[in-house]
Amino acid sequence: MSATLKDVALKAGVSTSAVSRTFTPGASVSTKMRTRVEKAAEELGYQPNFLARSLTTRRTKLIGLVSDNFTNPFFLHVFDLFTSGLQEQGLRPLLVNISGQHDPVETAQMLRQYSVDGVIVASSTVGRDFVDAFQNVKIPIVYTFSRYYSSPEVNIVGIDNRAAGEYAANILIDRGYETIGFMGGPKEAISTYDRYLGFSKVMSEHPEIDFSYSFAEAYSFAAGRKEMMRLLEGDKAEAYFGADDVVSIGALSAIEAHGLSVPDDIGILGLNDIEMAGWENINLTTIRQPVAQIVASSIELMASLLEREGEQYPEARLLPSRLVERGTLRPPSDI
Amino acid sequence: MSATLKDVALKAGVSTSAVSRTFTPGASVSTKMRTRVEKAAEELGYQPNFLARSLTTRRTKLIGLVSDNFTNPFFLHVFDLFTSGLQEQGLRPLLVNISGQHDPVETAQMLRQYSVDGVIVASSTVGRDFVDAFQNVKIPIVYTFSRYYSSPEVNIVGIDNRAAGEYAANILIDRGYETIGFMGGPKEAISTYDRYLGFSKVMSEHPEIDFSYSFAEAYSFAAGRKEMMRLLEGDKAEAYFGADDVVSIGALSAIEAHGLSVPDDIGILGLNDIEMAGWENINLTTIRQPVAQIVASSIELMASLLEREGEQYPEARLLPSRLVERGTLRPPSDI
DNA sequence: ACCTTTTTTGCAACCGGTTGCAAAATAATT
DNA sequence: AATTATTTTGCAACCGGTTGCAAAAAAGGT
Repeated sequence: MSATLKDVALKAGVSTSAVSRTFTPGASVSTKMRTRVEKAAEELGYQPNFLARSLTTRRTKLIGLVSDNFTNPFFLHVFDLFTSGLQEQGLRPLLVNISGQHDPVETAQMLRQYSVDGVIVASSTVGRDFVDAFQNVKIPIVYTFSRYYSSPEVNIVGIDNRAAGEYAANILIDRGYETIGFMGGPKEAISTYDRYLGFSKVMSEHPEIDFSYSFAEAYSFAAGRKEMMRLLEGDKAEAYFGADDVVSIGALSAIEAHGLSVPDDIGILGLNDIEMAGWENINLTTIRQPVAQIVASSIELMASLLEREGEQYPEARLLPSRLVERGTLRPPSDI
Repeated sequence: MSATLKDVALKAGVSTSAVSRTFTPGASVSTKMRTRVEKAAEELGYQPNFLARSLTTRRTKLIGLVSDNFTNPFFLHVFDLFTSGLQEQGLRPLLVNISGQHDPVETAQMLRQYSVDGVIVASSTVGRDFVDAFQNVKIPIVYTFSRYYSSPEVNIVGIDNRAAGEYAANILIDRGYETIGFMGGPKEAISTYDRYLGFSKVMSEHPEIDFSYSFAEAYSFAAGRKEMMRLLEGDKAEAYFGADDVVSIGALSAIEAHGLSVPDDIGILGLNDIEMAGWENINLTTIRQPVAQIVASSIELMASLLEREGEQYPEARLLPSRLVERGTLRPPSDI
């Protein structure tokens, strides 16, 4: 097998501690010793074993990256940013897929068994039971792309979904739409729920507007399409807040299939601003989540948690979302 | 910190070996001992430390999952299947993102430092230098979604890209197209290159057909659109083999922007059959890669490599791809 | 009840490293 | 040159487990 500490020590004729110190940044070694050890290590192709080291240092640099969202292309981008960002910090993402039915407790135990230094949960739909299970094992956790308003004591990074819901509602009202619908993702999703909360609050302040709401079965194209198909059978609204881009794009397809045109016959407002929303054959007006910022901030927060050994109070970092004007909503009615 | 072997042994009043054995499947322990230990473990909330264990067993159950493709939604599906499939086998994917410029040697060393049991490379564009670097550290490797015809001694699972290129060419010829174009992904991509090889081979056997080819800059919507825009400025062909769905969908958008209709004015054939290809507003005729099979077979192959401790000769598992008829190609010309 | 065979258990060494502590070596001071 | 302060090094214990081996216990045979 590959060379170990002992092999190097033997070859260099020094103690194992010396070798260990050469590979430990900031340890006390003379330059003479260092070059000597390095030479032997070089010749043997020695690389310290990170996991053996972790036994004493109690740092594996492994970060559990757990998600249940492997269908929404938005999350591919999220994974891209997370993995490259973590790698830059010398951290290693252990990807955990909890879609399908997984036991929260088992997942938490698994992460403990692998001694991950921390856990980042990247999902807008992960259930409360997972939050609780993770809370029990004492590992630093950061939740992203989700938001419990009735928050347990956890770290959160993301947009303020409730505020985004309010923002969306005001946008549609400003455009002069008089019948407005909220078309959410799955009812169980926290993100959708919070967006609904904000949206309906504003609507309740505007009794003159005919407000309705419904939920797609999943954060997917097919579900969005299906739900919009259903809506178009009945009294359709003038505009819908799709609450997610993929769902909205599915809805657009349904509208097209009905021979209706956007934004003349019906307006659609998405949320996320995935790459596809900008494709010229889609051109979805949407509210952008600052994904890169959210991810960067999450990693930064995780790094500081690791530093301070969990001494820190949990915090919520909420970032602003903003409208990206494209072609699926009519312009603001000028007063 | 959390309970260790020793704590449990102490509490149960037995040796540490006994405790270790209760948690080692197939070890010799009496039922009396087992229940006694389990009770103590239960009370202390003990879970064996996987990494410490790996020190002696030489198995971490970590699998490096390395990819450089974080923009093509096709790969989100691939990651979904890989992560859940690996988890089912009790294996843990350490996700490594090598997009951006990463040093192959460093990446290989990193994987060795984390003592991964094996590496799965999921990418159609990963360079030969990575293949070589991984080859040097003695870790079982499986390459998926890629294919070197001038193959080094490595394990490969995927479709036969050259055969798929031939298949595509024959499909277009059967439809009676007389000017045909190959529009590949990036020139550097192995997959695109092999597809081109097969495609052009068939074309060279049909001198009556006006054959041309070009390459998009990346496996992305924007690149496909841009390339098709460029092609439409000149003497466009009657049909194109897009060599990737996302690229093809980009091309469709360019065609639409030019006011041309599909399949009447121009035919497009994709490859992959990503979910989006089936969306009713896209409806792309495409050649399907059997993704689920490829992933399952890769995992199975990896599992058997781990079993046999690398005694196995490298093998190539090539799976069949097949046409999915939709709306972007005209029907076969009946003779 | 006694001897033999089989199963269960504990001891102690080991996996590949790190680290507190004291001894040894080097540098600084007088 | 002798004394003191500082840096470097090795010893040995430890991180949390596993495992070969021999002793102890249990089971089987007569």
